Amino acid sequence: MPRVTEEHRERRRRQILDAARSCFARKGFHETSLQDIFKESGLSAGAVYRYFRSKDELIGAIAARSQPLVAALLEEILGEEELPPLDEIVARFAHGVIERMGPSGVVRIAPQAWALAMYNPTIHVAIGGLLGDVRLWWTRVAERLRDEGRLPPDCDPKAVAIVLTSIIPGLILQRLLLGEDADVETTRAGLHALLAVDQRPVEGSAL
Amino acid sequence: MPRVTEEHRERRRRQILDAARSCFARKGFHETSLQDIFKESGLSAGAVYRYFRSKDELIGAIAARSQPLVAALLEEILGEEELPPLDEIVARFAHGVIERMGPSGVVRIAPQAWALAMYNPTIHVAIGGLLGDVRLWWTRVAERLRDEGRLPPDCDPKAVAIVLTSIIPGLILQRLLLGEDADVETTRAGLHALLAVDQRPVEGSAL
Amino acid sequence: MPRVTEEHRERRRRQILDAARSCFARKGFHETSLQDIFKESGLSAGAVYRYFRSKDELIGAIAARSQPLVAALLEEILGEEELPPLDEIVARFAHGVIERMGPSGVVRIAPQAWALAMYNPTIHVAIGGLLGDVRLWWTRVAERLRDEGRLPPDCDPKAVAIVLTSIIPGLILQRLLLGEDADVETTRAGLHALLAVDQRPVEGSAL
Amino acid sequence: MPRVTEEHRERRRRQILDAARSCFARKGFHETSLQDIFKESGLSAGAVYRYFRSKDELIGAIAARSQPLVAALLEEILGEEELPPLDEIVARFAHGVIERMGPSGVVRIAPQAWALAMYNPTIHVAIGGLLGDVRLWWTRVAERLRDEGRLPPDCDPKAVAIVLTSIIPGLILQRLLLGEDADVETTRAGLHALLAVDQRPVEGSAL
DNA sequence: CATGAATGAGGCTTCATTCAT
DNA sequence: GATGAATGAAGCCTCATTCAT
Repeated sequence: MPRVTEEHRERRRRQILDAARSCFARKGFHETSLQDIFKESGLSAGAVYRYFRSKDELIGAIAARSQPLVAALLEEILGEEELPPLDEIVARFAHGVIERMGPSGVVRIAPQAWALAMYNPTIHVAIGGLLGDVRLWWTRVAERLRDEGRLPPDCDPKAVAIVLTSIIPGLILQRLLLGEDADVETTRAGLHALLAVDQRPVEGSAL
Repeated sequence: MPRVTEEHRERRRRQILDAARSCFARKGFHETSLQDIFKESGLSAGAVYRYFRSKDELIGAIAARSQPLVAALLEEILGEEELPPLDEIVARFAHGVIERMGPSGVVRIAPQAWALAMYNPTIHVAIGGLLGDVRLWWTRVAERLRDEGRLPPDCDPKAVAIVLTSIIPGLILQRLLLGEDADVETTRAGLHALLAVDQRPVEGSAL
Repeated sequence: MPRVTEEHRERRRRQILDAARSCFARKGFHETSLQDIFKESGLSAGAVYRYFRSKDELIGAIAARSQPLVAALLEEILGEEELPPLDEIVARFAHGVIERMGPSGVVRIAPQAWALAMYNPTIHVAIGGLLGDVRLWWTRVAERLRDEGRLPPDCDPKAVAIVLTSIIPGLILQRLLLGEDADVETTRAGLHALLAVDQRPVEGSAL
Repeated sequence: MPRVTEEHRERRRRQILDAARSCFARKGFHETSLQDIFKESGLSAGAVYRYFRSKDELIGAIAARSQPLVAALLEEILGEEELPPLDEIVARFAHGVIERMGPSGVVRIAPQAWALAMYNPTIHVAIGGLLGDVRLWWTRVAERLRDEGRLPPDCDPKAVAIVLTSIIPGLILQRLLLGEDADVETTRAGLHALLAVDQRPVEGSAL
């Protein structure tokens, strides 16, 4: 009985989270009422409240759910012995996010979560953690690149990571607001061109 | 009287918009009630409604306001004859956004606006336009870089622009969610290191 | 100067009342805001308030305005020596109300006023007075008809008046809700047929 | 459970409608706030909104409710084989409306509904339908009277119906605005006197 | 476990009215 | 006399949440 119950509970949780994610992707957090989620999930208010104590907790659970997905993705990308070229790494990451996580609506939810994270501690922890993990991962990548001599030996891996971490959110934003011109291949090509840039010496920054 | 009145109206508009921006930066769009804005602006409901017909219109006006600011910034950056190095351009842009627009709270509002733009047509136009302008500007920059031989002659300027356009939003996000480690100088340094990356040939992408 | 001023005041009053009547006929009392009337009249809030101390007073003034119109109409109808046939009297009354007062929108305002009269003392006085006058007039008509032998000598003129008083409001209602089938000629014909009705003796009412 | 629930829902609907009708009769549609209805019904805002989606819908439901009542009344009046005298028919109708429907407040609501019907499509349909039904019924009555030789063979039943349809609304109005002098018996007497009127020939209408 | 009716605080907005200019 | 910006109470309605069944 405990096993059955536990399975049942888990199935219910998923059922609710899927419904919520779908609503959130379609209408946004704030325009989605719990009534919408009740309807979408086919469950009653009481049932949903048995599994999640508030709307915030529901949002938090959805936000939290992408952490393992992203973690798995990151691990997978670096699974190989040798580090692929940087544009390839970014492309794989983008591909994972857009092609694999995208269809479930997570990508559409991302900007909602970023916005909410600024004022909601729970979401802040979830999203900040996710972004922090990604940046840490890029820092490790930068270190390896530096150690392999593919980045200047005196470079700051964290600084490099900050730039690289920017790309995926920026790409998501462009896809959602400007359309799907901003795709994985284009990003790779753009990055590839950039990495070959002729960095001419400058004698003094204007800043 | 007409002139005075017009000035007065304009002052009121600003007064309301400043109050709203301040509230939105502090609490976010959705947690800010109109009552908050009435209080912050020192005006009554009716007075605010004389200038803006709804909360949405107020948000839209604030979103629309950053377009000229950003346009001016972009124009200013490229004022000089010769194109500065790319990391310098990015740094100037980031500096303008963070140091000049930041204090008024616009930067904190940005993610709210990105999120809202996905479901609110008016905001979509405003924010999409802004982001589109920026990308177009980067496209022009990329063309010049290519023409000056600082990017590969066969590169796609738009692809480059997509990557470069990503950086500022990604940076904003990191600042807001992970803290001010992600600053202008670090970004410049990271980008500088990247642009010198040793792009080793790869015999086949995994994608 | 006093003369000029008085004329001016009177012109303003009319200007406001006409605008108000027009709005009320178009949208109803409650859906018409004072702002609507300011716009329609081309005057400012302050100007209107100089002439009428409240929306209610404005409505009251409009209601009061029809009293002399109706009084004149009634007097005119009975101007002749001999009383016309009853269906003719009703037809003239209906004609006066619908054709002469109708175009200004008064007829469309009537049901609004009836409704308001039930809860607003000022309007109650105005509309009740009007309806009472009409009924009193019909009572006089019934008395004359009885005295001329065209109604049974033992009939109650007031009872007759109550029935006759009903016809015009009922006609207005039908015109407004069911359309203009209910016109003056049809009413006259219907009444004419009824007045010739074969009143067969009944031995006991079911009431 | 289903049966119980359905009954429960129906009871709630009635509870709300009764409360609303009572408020509306007391204060009129516009002076009655939803808060008044919540208080009168003993329910909360949310509860009322579960059953009626807006104040308009509530008003519409009340308006719609009188249609079957009136229909039943009309059917009942003509239940017998032979047509009673016309004044008797009118008296029965008036009696039904005033004595049976009156106490619930419907009669006091009628003028409100007439006024609203002019600008509110839903109410227009409800009230227009009601009035149209009544007029149609009177048309049938007039046809029978004509066929029985109690109205001129060449008369227009619809014209007769228009006059007869006027009486009840006109009576309601007089009761509400001038007091209860205008009662069923007086109306019957007045009509009785009228139907015996000496319709003297006229050589030309003044219209 | 599940249901769904009920709660009620609080949000956005309107509009009659006032008053400094 | 006239203007029209400003006021602020009050209205309608939504929705996260609770709880009796």
